[in-house]
This record gives sequence, C-alpha cells and structure tokens, in this order.
Amino acid sequence: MSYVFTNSVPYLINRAGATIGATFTDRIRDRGISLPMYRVLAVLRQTGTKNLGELSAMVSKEQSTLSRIIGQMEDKELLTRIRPKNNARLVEIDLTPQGEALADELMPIAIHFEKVLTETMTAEEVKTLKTMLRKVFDRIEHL
Amino acid sequence: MSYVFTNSVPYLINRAGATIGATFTDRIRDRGISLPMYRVLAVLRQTGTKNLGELSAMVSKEQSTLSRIIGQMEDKELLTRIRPKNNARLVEIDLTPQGEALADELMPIAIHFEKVLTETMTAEEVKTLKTMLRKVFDRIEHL
DNA sequence: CATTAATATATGCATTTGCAATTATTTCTT
DNA sequence: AAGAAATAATTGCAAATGCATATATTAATG
Repeated sequence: MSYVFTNSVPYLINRAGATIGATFTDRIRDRGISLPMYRVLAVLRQTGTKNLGELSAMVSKEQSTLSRIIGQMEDKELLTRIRPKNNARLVEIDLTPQGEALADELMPIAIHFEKVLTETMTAEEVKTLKTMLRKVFDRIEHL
Repeated sequence: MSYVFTNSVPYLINRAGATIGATFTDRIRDRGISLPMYRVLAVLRQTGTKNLGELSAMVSKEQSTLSRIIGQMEDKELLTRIRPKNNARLVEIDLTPQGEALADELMPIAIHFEKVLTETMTAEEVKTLKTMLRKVFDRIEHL
C-alpha cells in the first residue's frame, strides 16, 4: 500500500495531540498556568517526588525548558526544589499544598476530556488505542 | 475506574507525538528544515495547492506561526505564494520543483518511520489505532 | 588520593511560538 | 451603491523553546 502522509501514524498522532493540547490550554488559562505546567502538576500528584530528569522524561519536555518551567512554578509556590544532602547534583521536586490543591482542582477537567474523547469508543477500542500508543512509544528507540 | 494521568489518552498521545517529532527533527536537521516545514512539504506534495488557512488546519499550526514559516520556505525557494486575482485576500501556496524534490527526498524517511512504528502490530491493530486517532480528533469539538 | 570521566541541573542566546492587533479584501445589509 | 460585518493573512511583541555550553557534584581510574 502506498504511503499517504495524512494517513500516517505520526500525522494522526500530532494532529490529535496538538488540538487536544490547544483546547486544554484554553480551558486552564484562567488558572494562570500553561499546559506543560499542568503536566508537571499531574505527574507529581500521581507519583510523588521526582527529580528534574525523571520529570523531563515523563512530561516529554527538554530538561532545559523544564528547568525554567519548574523555576516559575517554584515562584508561584506550586512546588519546592531541594537538593538532597546525600546527592547534591539532583534536585528533588515536590508539590506544595497549593500545588496539590491546584492539581486536584484541574483533575475534573482532565476527567471530562478523557470521557468525551473516548465515549464513542467501545472498551475494547479504548484498550487497543492505549496499548498501541504505548507500543508506538516503545518502537521509537528502534527508529 | 479511577483516573490515572499517565494512562490518559491525551498523555499517551502527547508522549508518543513529542518523541516521534523530536526523533524526526534529528533525522531531517541536515536538510536545513524544521519539522513544521517538513509537514508543509508533505501536505502540499500530497494534496497540491493550498491557502494558508487550509494549510494551518492540516499541519495543526497557528496561522500566524505558519505565515512566518511559509515566508522562510519561500526564501528557500521551496514554495511560492501567490494572491489570486479573483480573491486577493487568499494566498495560494504551491511547491516549487525544488520543494517537490525535497519532499520526495524525505519521503523514504517517513516511510521508514511508519514501518518501524507499526511493524509489531497486526493489520487490525494498525487500523484500529488510526481509526481511533481520527475519532479522538473528531471528538475534540465536543469538549 | 588526585585526576579524569560521568551525571544532573542550570544558563546564554538565537529562534520559534502564540496571542492580540492590524491590514487588506470581500460579502452582506439596507 | 455605501457602510458595516466578515474573512484571510500578516505583524508586533512578549514568552517559550531548544541547542550548546557552563557549573556543580559524584563516580571511576590509575
């Protein structure tokens, strides 16, 4: 079968991702945070303490960009950055109570997105979609 | 079932999309074009003449950003920008022969990506993945 | 145990991006 | 047909981004 760009996996993923991201950004703008900031809140709320490198991998942002985002979030007192005494090249990033509260406040929006995006799919289709998205991600290292 | 951010559709889509994009960018850097530029080449090669608004929708980039990207590509003589006589608020964008040649040159890379990303899936799984990505995109307007 | 290598984060700087406002053209209304 | 509204593209500007480099700390090596 011939290759058609607008039918390719990267194209379809980017189109969906960019559009969801723009819409979510609109929805959280009034809270004064950006989409990458939301992702940081959500990851930390879910998993607890992370250092910058781990967070960078989880939110799919360059470490240098994320370093600055974390700095801004620290200024907003959404999180704290502390260098552990036993290994001072790391920086442990933790949500403050305000950060946790904001993450909790935004959670219903994210739940709503998930619901609307998947409500016309069968449970099986949702499962396959997510499994394939993980598989795509895992295949990138073989490119 | 409880909501888990890193298991959500937006998270999984963004993670896959951002990582594919970064990898593809690495792969085309030596040709002197960016990922958005590649997408413009690929869409125009596939579909022919487009105006800015149409292109913006197809490559999922803000019109203002795309306007500048198109300007750069015009400088590189990859495409032309013409205001049609019959409707001069539009601008018709077309690949030059050099633009077509570059699109053709990059096509094997895109084909390779598609192959590697999907080669561990069944045909049925690929079909479901793509159908669900289109469905996700279509659902965004209901958010 | 002193040097070198490796790891983790942060910063300098040029480029890219997105929002808002602007310009240009066409369409609608009366 | 004139003025208002709508549509399309562009530009000003501040903020975000990514690459390269710098800084700081820990680990490895001779």
